[in-house]
Amino acid sequence: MREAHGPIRIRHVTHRMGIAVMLNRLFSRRILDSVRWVFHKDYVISQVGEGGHMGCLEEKVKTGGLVSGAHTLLEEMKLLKEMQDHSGVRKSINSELWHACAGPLVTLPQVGSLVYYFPQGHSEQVAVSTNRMATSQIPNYPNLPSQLVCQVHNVTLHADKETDEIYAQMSLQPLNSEKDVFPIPDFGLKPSRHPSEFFCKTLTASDTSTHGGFSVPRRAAEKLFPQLDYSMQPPTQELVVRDLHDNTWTFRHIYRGQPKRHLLTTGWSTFVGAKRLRAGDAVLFIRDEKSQLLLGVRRANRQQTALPSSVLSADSMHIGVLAAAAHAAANRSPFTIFYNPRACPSEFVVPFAKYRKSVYGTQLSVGMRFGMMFETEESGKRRYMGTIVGISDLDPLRWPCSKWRNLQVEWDETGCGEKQNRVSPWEIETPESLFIFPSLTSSLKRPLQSGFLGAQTEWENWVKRPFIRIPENLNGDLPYPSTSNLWSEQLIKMLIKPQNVNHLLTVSPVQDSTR
Amino acid sequence: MREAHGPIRIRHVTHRMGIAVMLNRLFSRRILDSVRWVFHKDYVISQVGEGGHMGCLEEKVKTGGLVSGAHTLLEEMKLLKEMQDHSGVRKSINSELWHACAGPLVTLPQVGSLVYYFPQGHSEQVAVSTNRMATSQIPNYPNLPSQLVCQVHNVTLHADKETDEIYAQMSLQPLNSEKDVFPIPDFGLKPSRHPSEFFCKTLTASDTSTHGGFSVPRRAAEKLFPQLDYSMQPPTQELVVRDLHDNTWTFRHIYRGQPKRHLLTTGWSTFVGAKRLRAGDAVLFIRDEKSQLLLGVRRANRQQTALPSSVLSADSMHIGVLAAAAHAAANRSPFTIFYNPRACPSEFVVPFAKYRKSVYGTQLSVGMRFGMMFETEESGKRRYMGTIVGISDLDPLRWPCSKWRNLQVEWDETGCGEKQNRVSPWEIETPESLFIFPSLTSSLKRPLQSGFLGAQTEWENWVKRPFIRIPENLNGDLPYPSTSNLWSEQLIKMLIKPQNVNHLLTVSPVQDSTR
DNA sequence: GTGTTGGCTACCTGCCGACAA
DNA sequence: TTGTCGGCAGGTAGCCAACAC
Repeated sequence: MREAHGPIRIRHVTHRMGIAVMLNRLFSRRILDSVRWVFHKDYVISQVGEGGHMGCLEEKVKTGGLVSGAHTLLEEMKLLKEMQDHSGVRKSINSELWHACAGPLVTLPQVGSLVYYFPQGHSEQVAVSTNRMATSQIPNYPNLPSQLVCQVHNVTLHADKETDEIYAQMSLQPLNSEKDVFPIPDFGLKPSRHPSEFFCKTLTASDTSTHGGFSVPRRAAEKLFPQLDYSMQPPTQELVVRDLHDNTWTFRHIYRGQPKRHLLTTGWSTFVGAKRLRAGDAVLFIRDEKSQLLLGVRRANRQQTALPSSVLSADSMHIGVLAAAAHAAANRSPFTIFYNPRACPSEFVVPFAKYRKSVYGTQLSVGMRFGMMFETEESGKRRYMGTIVGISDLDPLRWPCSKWRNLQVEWDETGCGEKQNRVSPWEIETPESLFIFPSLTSSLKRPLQSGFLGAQTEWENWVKRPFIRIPENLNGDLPYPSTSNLWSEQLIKMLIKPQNVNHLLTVSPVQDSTR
Repeated sequence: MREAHGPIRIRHVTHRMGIAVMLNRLFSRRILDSVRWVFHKDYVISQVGEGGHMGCLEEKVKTGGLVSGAHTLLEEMKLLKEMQDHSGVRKSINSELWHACAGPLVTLPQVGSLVYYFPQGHSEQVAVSTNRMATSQIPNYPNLPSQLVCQVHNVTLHADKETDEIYAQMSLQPLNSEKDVFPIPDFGLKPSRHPSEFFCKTLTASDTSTHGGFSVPRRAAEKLFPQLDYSMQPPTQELVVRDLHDNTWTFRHIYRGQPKRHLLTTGWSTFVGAKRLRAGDAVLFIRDEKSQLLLGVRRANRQQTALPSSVLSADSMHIGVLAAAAHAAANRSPFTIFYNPRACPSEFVVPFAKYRKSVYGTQLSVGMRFGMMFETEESGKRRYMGTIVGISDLDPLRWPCSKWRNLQVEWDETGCGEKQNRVSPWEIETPESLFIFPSLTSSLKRPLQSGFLGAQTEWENWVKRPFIRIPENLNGDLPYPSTSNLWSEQLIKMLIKPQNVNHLLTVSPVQDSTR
């Protein structure tokens, strides 16, 4: 694996392959030793024909070349990023709009931060998308652990051109020890932020029929749309709105009828037709920092019938996911994944601190009460309560001792049949976690600027912090009214069964048993 | 790998997983020794919940169980097939319609026959579909040869629900030697047959506009549609036609205008809208054995812009393809692939005899003239002529000594810029192959009924056959007029450059150097 | 023989307030 | 506050033959 050290000169890079290849080499070799790799600056971007020259770069890298102009790795990476941006292949998607579509519970990891990656969860996403579970045709990867500590090298936001379905692409770099952590500059991707100026409406039959327009909820119109000139008869304006792909849509916004109401008329049906919206689908509007209106689409679950790709069999997809991770883990080279928040049953890239806290910071046991957040109909959050009824491996043969969905649970409310009866430790809130780590979400949003060591210190601070804080503002960013005002005493009462109070009070600083 | 032998009792099989799992186990273990596996007949089909019991079958198989009722493997496989058919998950697609959509040059291998599988070609299909070549992030699979002899275990025809794009799913079983060949009963899938009652028309602007209907070419209407009652004023009838998904469409067929012509009016625009057809796309009609009308769609190339899947990164897809094949090859277990004839640059599952003949039966050299079939605009065949200008590895690093596209060629006609400048030996016709193997297509259609040994014998017969036949009827099944009447002398003159005549006449029986 | 166009309905799209939940 | 409906224009879908090429 180790190759001759020395400066590298890269001349021929395909426009498309270039960045991935170079990053790949950068990271896979950087880790092995701390040599500073030097690249030649004046990349020659050229398109090679026919795919027949796949080995060229490889060859050049192996043979090495001259150096003129020394740059640090960081500078080189910035250059690469510029290449990427100027290539114009894809415009970046508005982050707030993406998050609005993703829903209030979805946060993406920061570039440079550490995460746990769960192949099992990734495989589940494939299973949902292809409608086929992993079968026994899929080989075991004995060297692939059930979780992989990775550093996040890249996160890009995407939306399907056809359906507007949102997803994220991430490049993950498996790590073996803290020495592997590399300070990655923030290339400008902002932390996950959920927009505050936001509304979401599930479309009615009238909204989607050809008979009329769109009935705008009064609050939404008053909060988001530019103020109408009510001296007009009737008050009217033209709204120009952009979607995820930066297409513009113009709607006539009018305030009329008896009683008066806000409507979108001209232009609306074109939009509905183009996006193929049906009653039950939802549209959402947000206002960005420049006060421009953006809109997104969330399709009803029924439409996510997950057309099986005609490209790859479901088996090959499962294998692809596992083999890619296994190869990356063995070589400590980065690999690329897609994360589909709305299709995926639960996130399989978990922030480092969130995982550690849940696994080492809490004593979970059968009978314990917990709470867990779910998204409501209209894109709000709601907490459901339940009890842990078992702790066991989800798949003891393939993934023994995995924490992935190792908690069997029962929900308090009936009619939670559609909810998972297995959850992962980091998904739930327990009395302990609430006391010790009052404000999980806001902590996690802080970027891990100084890398692994910093994180470790921070983590230990949290764990060993001797005092107990009462949680505040766990409602998150959404301005929506929710049940979260019953936080503090009332919630904690719900969480604590009498027999557990004792246990709660005797909670002791937890030892980190991994090292 | 080897596990305890003995009868197996299977009780819990998910409706979906069951067949794949069982076939997997059947084949992966059958090869290792010739024990006859016995299954219990009264399968209990039950749906397991949540995917949490993936290991159940595995466990049961390992521990073994009681036996009541002994069946041969063949009988069990028939039973499995019945289960599959009665499951009603998907109706089988009409084979002739599928082949009509696939085009005249596409043939699928017979179930039970032997083929060469080329991972390189499969990877190319992925590259085309995802618009991304394989990058260096993709590991090498040193144990995966560039071609794999496989037995075909299953072939099913499919069509994308959204686009009607056709593709085939095949299950391939890698073989090590002829002893591995297993007589597989023909479960009723007919050999590839291209329909004779067929027409195909590229849609004009008028055909797809909202202004009118569809103008039916006279010959097509007279050959395919039920005869009109020309005593009516005007002659009219209602056509009921089925598409690939077995949806029915009704069109009003009328013969009117001045001059008189055949038109489809009422119902046509609904069809165009539903399939989202545009000028340049093609529709095709066939009449099946019951004289029922069927219709299919072929989209213009421009529309095959291959939307990148939001499920899996292109890298993971490439890895998935290679890892699946590598794993199957190592374990001699079956694996599943999708073959997209119209997206794919060339077929990567090549009939055994076709490959052997081209590689061992012909002396290819630089400067040699050859012919190669291409599909014409209107779904006919046409031969293009060219010259071999080089023989070299397409990808010497990853796939050294592969025959895949190892011929560099130049085409006689200018304006063949879009044609590949590399082809594989089995794709071309050379003077030798024409003399020795006059009627390639019809030979290949004969199923390899007696397996490997039979094939081998047949193959040797062909190779050693001492006489020369003049090729006849290479036009194929299509009733279309084509250039193929210039077969025999004229073609052979085209193929032979003067300096090659000598070579041609001295062609000697070729030794099979592989064993 | 067939692609496009102008002419001519008939229907459907889409804006409006009424009405009711 | 907002979902659906009847009423009513006006635009377009869609059938026809005329007219190229």
